[in-house]
Amino acid sequence: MLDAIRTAIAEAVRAAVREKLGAEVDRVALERPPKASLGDLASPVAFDLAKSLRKAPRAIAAELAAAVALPAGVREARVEGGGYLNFFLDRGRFVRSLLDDAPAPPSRPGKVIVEHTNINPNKAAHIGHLRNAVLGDVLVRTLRHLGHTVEVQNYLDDTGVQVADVVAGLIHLQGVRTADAVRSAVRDRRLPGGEANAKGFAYLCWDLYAEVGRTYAAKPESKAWRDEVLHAIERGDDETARVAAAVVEAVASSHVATMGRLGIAYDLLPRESDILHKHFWATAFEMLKKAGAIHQETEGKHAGCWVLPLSESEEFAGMEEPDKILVRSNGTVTYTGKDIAYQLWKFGLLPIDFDYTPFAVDWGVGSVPPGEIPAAVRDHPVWRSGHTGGSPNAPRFGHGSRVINVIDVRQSYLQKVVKEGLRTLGYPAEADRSTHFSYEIVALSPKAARELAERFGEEYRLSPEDEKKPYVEMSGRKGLGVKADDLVELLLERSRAEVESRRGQGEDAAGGANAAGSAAEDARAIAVGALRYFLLKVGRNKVIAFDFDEALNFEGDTGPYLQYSLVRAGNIFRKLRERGIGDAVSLEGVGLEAGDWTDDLWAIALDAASIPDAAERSVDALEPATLARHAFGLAQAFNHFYHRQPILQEPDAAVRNRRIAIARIFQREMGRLLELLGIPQPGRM
RNA sequence: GCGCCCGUAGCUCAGUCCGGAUAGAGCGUUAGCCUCCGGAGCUAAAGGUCGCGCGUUCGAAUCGCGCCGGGCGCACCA
Repeated sequence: MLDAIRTAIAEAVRAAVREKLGAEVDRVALERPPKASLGDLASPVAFDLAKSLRKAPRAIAAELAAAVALPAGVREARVEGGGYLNFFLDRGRFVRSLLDDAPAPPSRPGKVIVEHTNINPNKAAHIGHLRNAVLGDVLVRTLRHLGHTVEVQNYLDDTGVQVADVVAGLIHLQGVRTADAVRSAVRDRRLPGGEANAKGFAYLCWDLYAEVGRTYAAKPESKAWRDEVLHAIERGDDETARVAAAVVEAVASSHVATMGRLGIAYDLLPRESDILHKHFWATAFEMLKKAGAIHQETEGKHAGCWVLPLSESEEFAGMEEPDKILVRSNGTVTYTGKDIAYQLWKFGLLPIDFDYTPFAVDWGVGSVPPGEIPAAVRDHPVWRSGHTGGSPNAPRFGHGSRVINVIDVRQSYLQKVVKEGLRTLGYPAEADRSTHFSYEIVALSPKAARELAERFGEEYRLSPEDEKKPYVEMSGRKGLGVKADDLVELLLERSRAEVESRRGQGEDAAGGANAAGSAAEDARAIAVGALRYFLLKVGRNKVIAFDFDEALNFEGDTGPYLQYSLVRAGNIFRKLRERGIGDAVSLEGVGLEAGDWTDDLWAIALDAASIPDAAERSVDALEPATLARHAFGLAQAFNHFYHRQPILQEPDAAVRNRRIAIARIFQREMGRLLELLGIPQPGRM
């Protein structure tokens, strides 16, 4: 709608420039003027032409304003400022067309594979993992909204050192030596030697992992545990391997539940062990050798290694050591090698595939109450990879036409190597369609760490040198970080308290008997909304120095502010029905002249109409924050309108109906926007 | 050393891709607004060498070059 008008105006301006001035312009930029009184769309085209035509911008703009053929829906073209050519839309006509729901965008060919979350399955998730998952999830929602088919993968590194370390700790520090013993610990929420932790097994592992780190430092000989476990996992045939599998099963479930309570769902959990057992790497290795993409070094410090030369690539020019080792001199494959194989599989370039089995999520394994998982997530089937006996009913996974990997900025170099690996192998098109969605980390300010120590215990106390830094990285190894479920619970405490205090005072004031949803459900919606918006509102390249007060704030530029605006719109329609005025939207005979639509009303219509544009831009730039900011602006416009233009008290039916129309448009479009952001809508606030 | 990111109001950030109108929010501070769709809200005030310098341009927070400060990468770790 808005898009069509923009295109038409640009065309008209181009034509006017050609006919009236005999000049050509390649791109007609149309921006939003700073104030509504200056118009709806502004073109600075006269400035561009001023030099070549040797005329004042204002004079050029005046000529164009007189000459330009106004497209349908545009009321006027006028000169503003120092030479802007500004366009005023036909407000009545525009609003009327907005009331008709726009058709869903056509579905697009191909499949986008988005990989996100990817938490090592050896401990509870922290708030940095939350940023990854929320960014990935909004990208997925937006892509789907725009008509793309999307497959969400959450990769499980079940054979890495992190899992090995926790397994070593279970065996050597806790005496948990069998898979059955692991399952008992999962069920009892306690390890044999220790106290129970109501938050569950992943929380126990969080502490255990830190303890293993301390043990390695204190007793160097204990470091041999890791290699023993790694070898056992690799062979995959003894009890240690089964212990590891049981750990991964339980921790992965708790991660899915933690993300699930935030509305995040997955289609497939590919496991690194299956990449090994299914010989993905061996196959990719042969392909790389056959293509001459890699070679074995015979001398120098890399003697015996298979390396991927990258000195040819522009991206890596100037690097001291532009070769990447994929196979170590002892014959084992590096992480990068496995990642290249995985990436090849995602594009359907490997001649082999996983087996697939449904992943039975144990929703109650962690600290998430079952009722907190939204039905849409709980009902969403999750599959995992396997290497034997797959289900015949499994969907077709992989075979993506585009791949987006949501991974923090510290892995940029590795992601580049993977991409160049595809190119060198002879798949330049796939390399171009491999995208690293990079984002900055969530760190702890010294202040947040101090609060953490006060809230959760002295083991979070920073060292004196860390105290001096602007912020410190969270570290699973040190056990330093804010756990995701802990933060959600703090948010829930706050939102429950708010909801209760509000309901206590004036139960009938706004709620009414038919208000949808329970207080508990509303509190959950508010907590989730606050958390998601907190992680989404800043640009992805910005380090978030975590602050409890900020994260727990519900006022101002926050998720609850957005939710509140929508709840208010809902209240208006409910009251209209209650008072018998009716909430039907009708613009029959209400006056659609420009003057009838005040700037307050108009701002909402324009903002709502630009949501598709914001969605498109947020995907193109891989920047969900633009969508979040757009939502905030729209909510602000609505709250402004709400205070100045009452609906129920308005005696003039025509005026009232115009306001109702705007409120309806806001309700529908803001609802849609919050859906894209994954921010739930409370029934009442 | 090389590469990437960040630097805008006391604090946290938009705006930088694609140069344009008086650089905007939120928090905090100060002063107001509930007989009226619930104040998780609204109105207003104070608060800015857009890190610094040079350049390009009619015009620079935005583009280029050079600095300064901070963070992160550049493993036979993942």
